[in-house]
Amino acid sequence: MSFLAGLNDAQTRAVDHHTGPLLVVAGAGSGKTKALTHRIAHLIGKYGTDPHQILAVTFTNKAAREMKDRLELLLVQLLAQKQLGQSWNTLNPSHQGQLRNRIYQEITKDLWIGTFHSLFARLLRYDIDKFKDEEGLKWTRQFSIYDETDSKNLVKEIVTQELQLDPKRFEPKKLRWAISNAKNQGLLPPDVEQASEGNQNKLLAEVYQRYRKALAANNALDFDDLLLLPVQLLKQNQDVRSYWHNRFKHLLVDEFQDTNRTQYELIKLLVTNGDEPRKYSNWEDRSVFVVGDADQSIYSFRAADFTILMGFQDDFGENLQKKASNTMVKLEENYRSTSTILEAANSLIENNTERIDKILRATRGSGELIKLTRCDDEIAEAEEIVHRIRILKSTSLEINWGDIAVLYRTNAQSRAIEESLVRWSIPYIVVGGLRFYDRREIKDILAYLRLLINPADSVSLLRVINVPKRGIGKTTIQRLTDAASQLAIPLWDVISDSDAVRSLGGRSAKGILQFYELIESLRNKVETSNPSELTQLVIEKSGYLSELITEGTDEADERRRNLQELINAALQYEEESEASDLESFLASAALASDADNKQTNSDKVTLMTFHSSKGLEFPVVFLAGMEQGLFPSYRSLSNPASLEEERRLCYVGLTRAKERLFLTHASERRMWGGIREPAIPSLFLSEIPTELLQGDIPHTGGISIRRNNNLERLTRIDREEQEELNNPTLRGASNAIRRRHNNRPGISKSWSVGDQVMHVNFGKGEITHTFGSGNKMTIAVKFNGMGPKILDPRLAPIKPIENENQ
DNA sequence: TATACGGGCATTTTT
DNA sequence: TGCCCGTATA
Repeated sequence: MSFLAGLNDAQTRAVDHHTGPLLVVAGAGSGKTKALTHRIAHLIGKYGTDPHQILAVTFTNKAAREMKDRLELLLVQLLAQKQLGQSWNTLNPSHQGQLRNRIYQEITKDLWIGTFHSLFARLLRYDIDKFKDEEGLKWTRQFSIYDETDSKNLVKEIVTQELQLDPKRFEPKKLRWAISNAKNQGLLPPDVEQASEGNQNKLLAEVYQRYRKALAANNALDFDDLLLLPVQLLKQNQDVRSYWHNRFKHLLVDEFQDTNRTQYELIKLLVTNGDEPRKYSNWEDRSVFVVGDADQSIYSFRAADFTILMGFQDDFGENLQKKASNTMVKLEENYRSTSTILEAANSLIENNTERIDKILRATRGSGELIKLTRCDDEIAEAEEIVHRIRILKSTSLEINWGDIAVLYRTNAQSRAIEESLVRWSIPYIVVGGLRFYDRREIKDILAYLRLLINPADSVSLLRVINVPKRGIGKTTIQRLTDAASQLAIPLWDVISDSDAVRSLGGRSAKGILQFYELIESLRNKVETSNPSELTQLVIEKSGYLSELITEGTDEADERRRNLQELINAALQYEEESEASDLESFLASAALASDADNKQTNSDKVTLMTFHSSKGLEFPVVFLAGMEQGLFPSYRSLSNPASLEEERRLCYVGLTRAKERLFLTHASERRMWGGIREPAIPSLFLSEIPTELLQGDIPHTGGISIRRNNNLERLTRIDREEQEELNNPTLRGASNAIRRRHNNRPGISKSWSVGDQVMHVNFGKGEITHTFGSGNKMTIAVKFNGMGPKILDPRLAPIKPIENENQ
């Protein structure tokens, strides 16, 4: 038995690649996970690589878990064959369990498989105390990991308290985003300041600097630091760098197209020990194996950069004796989808200019046509989807609820669909949205736990000091924090000074002393108890549980159930992982995503965003909300690069489907505040060849952003009408006739980009984009003091304002 | 110190 | 529309 059996030529070349760099360009559904798992098994089984020397990076925790599972299965099959001369399936279950446990103990336990964030958090737990920032900032192994909310609050505090600025003018959220962006590109505060002369950057650098200091004071890191600090550490400390370089001989990176600069820096540091990659030549016992598909790069908003993938061969190629073609393998055979679905995806993605040429070749039959439906509004759309689901379920016995996925651009779209599913009693789960670990009660308990191991963590301390209520109010807290900042010591040190606390007097002093004793007594148990026991202790001793019991409402009961679930999560963590200390459990909680919790075997319809669907596949897929301004999103319309990213996102959506694909769009959608926005079909729909579609083919033939040119518009309409008349079965000629009437000069005014308009409610505004043409035309208008609005010029209460200059 | 109320604002996408 | 945050009031 060999791990190369059952692979195609390209897959074999990838898996059998031993040392040196290799880029695997792997199209959707081309078996890249197979290539990755087989490669690891092959390295261990054939080349005798020590599992301890392998580092594999996946995009989600769930993918990591699955990879480990599949790998175990492969290895256990080999073991059964070698040792017992028997195939795995024929062994009895207890025997199977035994072998599996052996594989776990001897091999998979030692593998480092995980996301960039979890792997490098792990690395930091070993070596962070060897790091000292240029500013002298330091952290310890007990560091806390702050989530997005914690980070944002910290930035807010800096803006309002330290710098005394108006948070409306200097939005913490935007500043936090800018800092994150800088970190993901490997920039430090001085780099940001130098980036340009403007005051904007000066302020950003100032906030960034203070933020970093504040994190260090709390002995805390944000998500981005989990990547940036290791880069700094590996650059700074040669011993540390050499250690990890020698330790990890074989690196594998999945979803390489969504790697950012900082992550790439980490890979390079580990692989070449700090040498220039092009000049690096000690490849005899090591490899770097990256797998990705530039067409599926969908995370540039968090600084992912697919040009890293496109430049990989160039970066690593020069000094190799082998030809550059030996540093790339393309997997283009698709085993997932019908040829109809693939053709649609291929046609769509060809509209992008920045790509590595690659086409997915079908290995399956053509299957059914893609069904396209226009609906009146988002409620009708939801009903349509659920209606289709019910028909499918009742006519095809082989389809289970779990085979069906509904994908959409924004989380908010799930609501209407959920309501319809509930109405028809169809089981479903929503992936994404509110994470389990983001629930209030969970965050509270986790904050207690963080405080136990990291006393410097004032953010966590402040979160729980009066939860449940201990009579410690705002004024008292202000006094304590003032004292801490004046003395430049952690808040905890102020609280532990009982004399100082007593001087505060009365009620609040009592509360603080009580809190102090609670934390101290729990802290004494950290060494001797495991995470689940500690979680339970915190829930009980803090008074959190009794408060919920007293409350007795449905909501309180729900919270109690969630807390129970948290204890279960800790138990599960202890079972599954090698290191079961509290620090690691908290790290895994901080880095878990909602998608990680999704159970693959539950028989429920899955609802999620296009982004969350990456890497998954379903026999039946619905893509909802295929409308201009929603998907592609409004913000991408003015920027060609973002539009291409939206198109890639659409490509990802289409290629999730194995058998059947349904696309829906609404003619009107209630966005927020109950305002109904007219909606026109997505540009992407027009990029799918009509012969692959069935149903309400859009009239617009090709909506694109352009300056509104009358001549072009007219010729366009003529062509559309012609098509329409040639194809009466699909949508009847009456539309065309009606349109001709509506399109009389005088009724349909011409609107162009740059025109000034007056709106009854919003006031004066300027047209920034026009979409579509004729009576299907929509315009985007930017009004003073508010975001852009998409309006139907025939319905909206607007008047043109004559331009004085003309 | 805790709560109730109302104004203002929000929707991309996530480790 | 519903959620979050700040302010008024017991």
